[in-house]
Amino acid sequence: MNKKNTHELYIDFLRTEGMNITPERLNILDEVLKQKGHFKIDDIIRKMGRAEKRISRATVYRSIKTIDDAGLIKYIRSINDEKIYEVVKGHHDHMICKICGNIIEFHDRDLETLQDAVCRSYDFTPTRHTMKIFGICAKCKESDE
Amino acid sequence: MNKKNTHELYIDFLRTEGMNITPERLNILDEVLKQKGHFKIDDIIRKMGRAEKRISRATVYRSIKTIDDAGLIKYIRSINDEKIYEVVKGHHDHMICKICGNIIEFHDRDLETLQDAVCRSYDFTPTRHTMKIFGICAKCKESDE
DNA sequence: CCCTAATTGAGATTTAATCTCAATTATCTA
DNA sequence: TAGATAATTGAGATTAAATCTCAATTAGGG
Repeated sequence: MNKKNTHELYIDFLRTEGMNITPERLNILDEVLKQKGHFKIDDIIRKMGRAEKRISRATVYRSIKTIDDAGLIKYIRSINDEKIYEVVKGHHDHMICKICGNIIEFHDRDLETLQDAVCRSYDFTPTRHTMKIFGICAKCKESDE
Repeated sequence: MNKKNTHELYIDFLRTEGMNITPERLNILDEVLKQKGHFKIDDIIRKMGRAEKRISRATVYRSIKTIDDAGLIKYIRSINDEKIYEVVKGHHDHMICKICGNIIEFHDRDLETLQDAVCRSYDFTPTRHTMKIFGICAKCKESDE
């Protein structure tokens, strides 16, 4: 299963960076990987605060940062000062409905290819990107009249 | 000149929303429009705090929000909890160098066309979008060896 | 098993952003 | 144009996410 693999990636990252492998870090990663879709750091803080061996807020923030640095999660956007993250699975972009707030994930290979071409024309070497299209989703559009 | 027009857009927006036209709002808009490129709210707060008729922090935040709602500026990203905005002129996207932090503005018509097509396939009506490509710029790449 | 450096927890601190509310001001109406 | 009324402002208090502090604990190398 995918979790095993992500675990190893994380442990490799920690080793490479000369950081220790601690139960706190691994437990926080486990909790993060349990999140379906988008999550807030506070979700994790509350869960870890209740766990058998409770983990402090500061440690959660610190670990989330290393998980982010390792490229295993990514920041999506803030909704009134609450940062929304998601577990990185396959790469995809977002359409965000400004009426219902729903987030539609999509991926289009042609778009990616074209982006790379544009980057080349600027002599810019891309490593990752985010694209957010704001608008009105099909559901909200039909319930509008 | 463009400023006149933006002024009118803003005043129309305020009227439409049933808000009053106040000297504070107009002065803050003027200051915002003076910003070349990207700016932080704190830049505006400091300027207005020193102006002849000083304007409070709360009012700056409140006005910036209306200017944003009017679509005259847009939020780019946060750099350690400082939100970066920019005056909306022509639409463009960003390449952000993760070494020097430099932001390259670009625009590609084919990319926009393709985005619209993807939206249609999801029955999503786009109103605006942001695209940020992270990577390494030409300058940093050459000074890397 | 010991040593040293890294990490953790708990609470204090920081700071952008928001809120409160009395005083002021813009806009509408007659 | 004055007077009524609702919106707005200023100053400082408040909120809350994120970071920091530092003594106590723990991981990892030898």
